[in-house]
Amino acid sequence: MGRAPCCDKANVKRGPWSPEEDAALKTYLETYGTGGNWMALPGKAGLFLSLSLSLPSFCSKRLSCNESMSLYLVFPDHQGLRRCGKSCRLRWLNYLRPDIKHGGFTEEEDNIIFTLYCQMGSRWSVIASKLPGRTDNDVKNYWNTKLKKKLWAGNVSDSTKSDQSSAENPTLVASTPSLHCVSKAENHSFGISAFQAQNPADVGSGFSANSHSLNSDPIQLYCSGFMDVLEFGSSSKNICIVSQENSGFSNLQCLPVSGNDEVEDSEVLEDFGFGSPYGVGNGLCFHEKASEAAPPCYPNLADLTYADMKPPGLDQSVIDQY
DNA sequence: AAGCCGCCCAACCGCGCATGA
DNA sequence: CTCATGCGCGGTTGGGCGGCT
Repeated sequence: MGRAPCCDKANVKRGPWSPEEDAALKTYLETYGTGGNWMALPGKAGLFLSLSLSLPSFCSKRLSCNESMSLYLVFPDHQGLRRCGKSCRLRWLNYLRPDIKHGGFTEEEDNIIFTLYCQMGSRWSVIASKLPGRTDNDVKNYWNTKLKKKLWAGNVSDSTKSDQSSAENPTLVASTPSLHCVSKAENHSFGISAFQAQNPADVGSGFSANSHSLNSDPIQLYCSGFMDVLEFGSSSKNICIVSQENSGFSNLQCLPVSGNDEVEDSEVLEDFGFGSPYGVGNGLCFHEKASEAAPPCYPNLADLTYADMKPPGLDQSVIDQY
């Protein structure tokens, strides 16, 4: 059995807001605030604005959404906000608030969004809270329509190169055109960034997805690629290397190393886990600048260190940096 | 000029959590 | 403690608009 709807859909208006409705909502909210009860707001706002009723005791009364709507039955001439309280809240938060910025995301904002997405995934409200004037809806839409594509464009160009690498070393390379794991013995010259697991036990054992389940989302590939692909040995330190050849972030190396940092022959790391877009292993310590692994369209990531990147669980102090 | 197509974004939907009775 | 209700969030939808043929 599903949850009952918050209000009677038949009695509320839906769809785009008219300028009159916007004005009514804005005027009411700027005058009285929400009163801590969005559900009661439409009916109250309508009475205050259309009928010029202002009763202090009524103002503080909590009403359900349907009670709020029933005010329209009591006052049939009332032409105020015949809207669901939830809809009013959304309209105010996403559009009418005075401090809202619309459109025109800056590159700096791009970087912040990208970085925070890597840290915490689609926590749009948290990401938006770090971007003054931006709403979660704005950020979400921007990500889905522009930013993702922007990054994808940077990734695709390098895929053929990776394919070639795969062909050269079929036993060591996972079956993905854009990411692969190789042993250090390949001796490639990468512009690399590396991170180490301080304690392999901290990393957890949940990184077991299959290469055939690779997510085509370039962001997930990028963000989770150097986090989820590893299977850490029980005694060795491990390094994952993300290369940045030319325009892409296509090559990923994962190699466990011995305690004295001497590289050993590594096992093939072909168990790729891209289930989580933000599956940063707990306890990972990032040493290098994120920019070294970042797609070139995000040069300002240089300002953000891997040490800033935290797993879900969300250390608030990290989020607060932005 | 008209029709089609794809993109963008405002708005909706439903779920999980918090809170109060 | 339980239940009902509201809030907040993330995912999804669909209408409008601009570009292309």
